[in-house]
Amino acid sequence: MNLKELSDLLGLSTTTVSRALGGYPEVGAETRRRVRAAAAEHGYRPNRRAAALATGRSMAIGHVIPTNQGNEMVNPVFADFIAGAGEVYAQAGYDMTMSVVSDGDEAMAYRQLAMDRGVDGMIVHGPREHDSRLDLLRETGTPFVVHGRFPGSEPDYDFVDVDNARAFRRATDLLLDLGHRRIGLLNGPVHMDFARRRLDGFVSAHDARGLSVDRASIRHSEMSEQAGYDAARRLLAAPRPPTAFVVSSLIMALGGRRAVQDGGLTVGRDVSIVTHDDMLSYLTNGGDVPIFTATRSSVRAAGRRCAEILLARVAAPDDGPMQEVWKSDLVLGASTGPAPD
Amino acid sequence: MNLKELSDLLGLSTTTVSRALGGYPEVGAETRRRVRAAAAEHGYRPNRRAAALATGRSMAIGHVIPTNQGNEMVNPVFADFIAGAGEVYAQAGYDMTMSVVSDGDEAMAYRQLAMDRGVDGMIVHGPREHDSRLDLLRETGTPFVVHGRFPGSEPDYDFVDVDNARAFRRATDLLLDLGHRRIGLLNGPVHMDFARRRLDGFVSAHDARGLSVDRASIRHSEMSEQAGYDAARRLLAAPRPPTAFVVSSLIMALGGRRAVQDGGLTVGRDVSIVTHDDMLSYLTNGGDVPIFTATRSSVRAAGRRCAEILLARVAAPDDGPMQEVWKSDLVLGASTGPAPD
DNA sequence: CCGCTGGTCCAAAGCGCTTTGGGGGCCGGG
DNA sequence: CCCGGCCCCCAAAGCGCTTTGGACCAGCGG
Repeated sequence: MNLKELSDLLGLSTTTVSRALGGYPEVGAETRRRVRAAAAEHGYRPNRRAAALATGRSMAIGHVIPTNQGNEMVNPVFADFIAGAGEVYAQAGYDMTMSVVSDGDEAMAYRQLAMDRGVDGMIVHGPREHDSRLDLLRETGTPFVVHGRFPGSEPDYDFVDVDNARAFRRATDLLLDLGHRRIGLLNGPVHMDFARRRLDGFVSAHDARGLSVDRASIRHSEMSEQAGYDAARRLLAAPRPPTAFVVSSLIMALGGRRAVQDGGLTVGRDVSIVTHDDMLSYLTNGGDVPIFTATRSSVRAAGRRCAEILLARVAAPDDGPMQEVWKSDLVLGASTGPAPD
Repeated sequence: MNLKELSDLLGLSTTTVSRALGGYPEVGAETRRRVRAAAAEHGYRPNRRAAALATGRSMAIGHVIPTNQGNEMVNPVFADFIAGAGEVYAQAGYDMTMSVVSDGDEAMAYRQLAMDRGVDGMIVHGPREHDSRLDLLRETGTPFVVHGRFPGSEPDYDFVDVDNARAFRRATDLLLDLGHRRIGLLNGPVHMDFARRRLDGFVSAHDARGLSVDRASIRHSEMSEQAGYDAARRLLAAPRPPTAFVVSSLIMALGGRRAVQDGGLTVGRDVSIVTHDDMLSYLTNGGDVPIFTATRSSVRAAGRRCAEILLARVAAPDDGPMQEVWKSDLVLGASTGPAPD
């Protein structure tokens, strides 16, 4: 059933039917009623592709996820993010178009989605150093919003980010207050912007107290359980092992905890752990009492907010930049305690 | 730059240019070369939406993910699955269109994607009891492939599934062989087809030895860490607690392990655990020696295969059903040992 | 020399929708 | 009585691409 058929059926022009359905004022009340009824009865729904072609708006938002054998982007965090964003899209009648590409083809994927596939906007995930995507997107003129921030100069684009530096500074401060002096940092890949900012926070907390940080106790890796385990394990094997860890994700922290336990030590007594917690739905940080002391910020909420901003941007391309930096909570859990003597 | 402009530039008709780019034989070699060169130079890429309208094929595959406050579908397993499927789509020039909807609107989302958004096919996730989606999709005539199987009669549709019953029967057999007689089952939601089959495998292993299973030791829940913890905790608090667990996902198993440890017990000695492992990229089951003894099957590979089958189905709608039941491996890890006396 | 067959290329007709630019009634004011 | 306005509605022109149905021009066999 298409517009033409429905119109013929009603003895009306396609113009009128289209307008009646679209809610335009140029159509009589009674006519509109009839049209709506007929559409419902015959299950008519306008063909989106055709509408997209006619209007130039495709009612879809693009996400591209790079993937490369155990890559850190196709990850639980990402899943929760798109769950949040997807809710907003669905409510606004938008689709979500995802392109999964291997790392090298990423730029091409952005170009393709923005150009030929005709999404109306894009979300940029995981900004990092030397990231060509910013220029790329500006070049194509596609509206976009960044989850996170590109490193470097003052951003003039839309973004939603967590105050990573502050979060990790506070986390580190807590451990320092508890008397810990050898603290390991289990961070994400160093080229990722968020990891860099967290590192800065970690370092600045030390600096503020005139303490030096041992570069060897800083590990950058993929944010998997195994990587967390390996990194923690290695640090714990050092002659003067850390008495505490600051960790970049709950999953890594699980690995860290496993390493601690494997060493016959107890988390929260022998070794303290503070982790960042993205509040993933299927991997919560315990029940009433959090397992881990954690800096906390919902990535799903971030997904929602990014989507909202993007849709607003699509509607008003020339408004000033919409930028949000979220403060994360620092919640106390069972994984931290005073430094052992 | 659109087709018309490019054609004018070349002094050719749009027909010829379109065909040259499409690789059709009706165009001279030299002309084709010129066209290709010009297209590359000016960065011309055909507008997908227009092409979709013209051909009737939209070059997109639909996935719908239901979501409902801490739902089990927007989960890490799902992330890995679409990573696998996405690779295949990308290579074949397909897009992935995702619709995130709250549980109630699921049927509508399928209908919409299949009808107006014009995807060429759909993947069905998480088949369950009383699932209306099968009829729905048949009704719309959209090609689809199921990840898993619908409960009930002999399937006549395309699907890729793991032999869940066999996997859990073997897992249970292993524990029984080790002398365990009180085994807890930490399973997914009971209405999910895979959970039902796993339960069957668990029970049949007991039946085959003339052992009865204590229904109280069977827990069905969401497959989160916390749910795993809670369920295991409760079972361990019973007067005659289980000496072993069969668990439906690695994430749940992590919760289970936490519960065991919280009880002052040691995994692999006091309490054995066998879990299903979906081989998620960021949550691997340890390094050389698996942490958990596990039934193992890559969900990412399943995603790839589902996508391949779906694309084949789209190309040949009338071929016989393509159905695969994968045998999962049973790998020995450090989480199992003989039953304590 | 002619009709035929291939090889190239083109004009034009869609695909299904939105939207511009009117076109008839009908009413009220001059 | 006439004309301008207002309401409703319609015809038709795209949106950018694919694809059908030729057209034109060799080249070739008869």
